[in-house]
Amino acid sequence: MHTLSEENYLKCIYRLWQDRGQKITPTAIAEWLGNNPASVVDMIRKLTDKQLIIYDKKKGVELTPQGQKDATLIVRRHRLWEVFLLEKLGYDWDEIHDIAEDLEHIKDGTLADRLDKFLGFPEYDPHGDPIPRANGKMAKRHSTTLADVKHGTLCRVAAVKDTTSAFLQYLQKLDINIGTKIQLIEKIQFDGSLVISIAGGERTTVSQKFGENILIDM
Amino acid sequence: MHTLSEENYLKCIYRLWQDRGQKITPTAIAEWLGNNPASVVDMIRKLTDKQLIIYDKKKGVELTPQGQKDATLIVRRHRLWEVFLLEKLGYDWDEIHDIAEDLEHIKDGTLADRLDKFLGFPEYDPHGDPIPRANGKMAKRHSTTLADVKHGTLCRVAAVKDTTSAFLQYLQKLDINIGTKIQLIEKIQFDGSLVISIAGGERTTVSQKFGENILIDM
DNA sequence: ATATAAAATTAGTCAAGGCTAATTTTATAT
DNA sequence: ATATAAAATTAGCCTTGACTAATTTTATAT
Repeated sequence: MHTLSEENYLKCIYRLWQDRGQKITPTAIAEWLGNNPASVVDMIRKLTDKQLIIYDKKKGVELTPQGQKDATLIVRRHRLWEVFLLEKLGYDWDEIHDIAEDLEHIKDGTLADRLDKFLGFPEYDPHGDPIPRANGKMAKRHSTTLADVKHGTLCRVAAVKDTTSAFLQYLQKLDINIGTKIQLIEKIQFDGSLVISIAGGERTTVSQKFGENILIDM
Repeated sequence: MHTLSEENYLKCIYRLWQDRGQKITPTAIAEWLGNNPASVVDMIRKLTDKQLIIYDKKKGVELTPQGQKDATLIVRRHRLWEVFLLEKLGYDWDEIHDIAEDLEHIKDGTLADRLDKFLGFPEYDPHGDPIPRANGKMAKRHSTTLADVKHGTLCRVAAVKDTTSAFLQYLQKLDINIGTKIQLIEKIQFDGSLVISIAGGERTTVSQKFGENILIDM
């Protein structure tokens, strides 16, 4: 079994792998976790010894099959708890992440599966991220962002990339949720700002950064 | 905020205080937690510094008002999670304690209260222990055991003292749950064994130790 | 090709929270 | 009252997982 720290590193590596698909360096991990690179080097050694990752200076850090399996389970637990907190306990969108961050480390053989069943086997968490199934498989991740589509496109908010409460609260203020329809009216050449219409409403301008954090369906 | 270890010590001290009402010594704490007495002495210093306990060689360890408040909240969380695990996730009686042992340490300002509401404000946990209310008050604890009543008495199982799975599984086998009616037919002088009838059924003999761990109403 | 900057690594430190072994204090029994 | 046993305490050590500072390796730009 893994310690809390080991689990956090595993999850971090998993997320960097999913998000960027690029070479995962000690520095990238350190930045993501807010840790010192020296600490990361230590943990890389530890996770390598446990055969959860492989580290090659050229290729960066990669998860072994076991590492992937373990990381997936942590993500599964995290996302299931998020559903629980939102749907059953009535928390807001921006409050659930941090609590799930703790709950995801509760280890019990059948807990995730029971929770999954209790929640009705949800496919996506409240931020639109797919929940890994008990068998490790999971629905496709949305990859197109609002910043990627061309002007005129009408799309549906499928997920968000950023899960900080600053971002989520901004979304609340704009009245954007998973499922909200957004039409991209215009892209400003100068700085990539986006002029959009939310649920058929008035024009609003948002930043490029904002658009890059909204994942969509069409 | 308290560390995991500090919380476990607090809870332990609280339980010893409730259970025995006697002087709480470092040795007693060490035994309960399965730790070395030397470690206990260290933690007593730490909790004293945090003004959660007062330690006096004559009187033993006592909780300060703040210590009581904090310990009560941990117990509240533990018992609420036990209800959740049993009622919502379908765990068995003997499985919930260990998982709740981890869940109780999840700290979020409103989590316990939301869970409480979600569960319908239960008064007792699945082992019959009263759940501290949000205001710190709690229902009376049952104190009469099956070993205390005189022969012939018909009583109702209100709670159990021991929560080890060995004991709880034995109860399952005997088909005893909270609410089960038990009549004490006879007490054996020699060793305190009890001859009982469970839910009006056949006579069964149980040990004195067994009887001391069954708390009853009449 | 080499100077400079960035990244990675090593070495040594620290706090938390355990431990063992040794010692001191307190209780208990004769 | 004193010997013995039990309990409490101290001292010193260990592991985990962080840190800083110093060093080495790797990339990048001229």
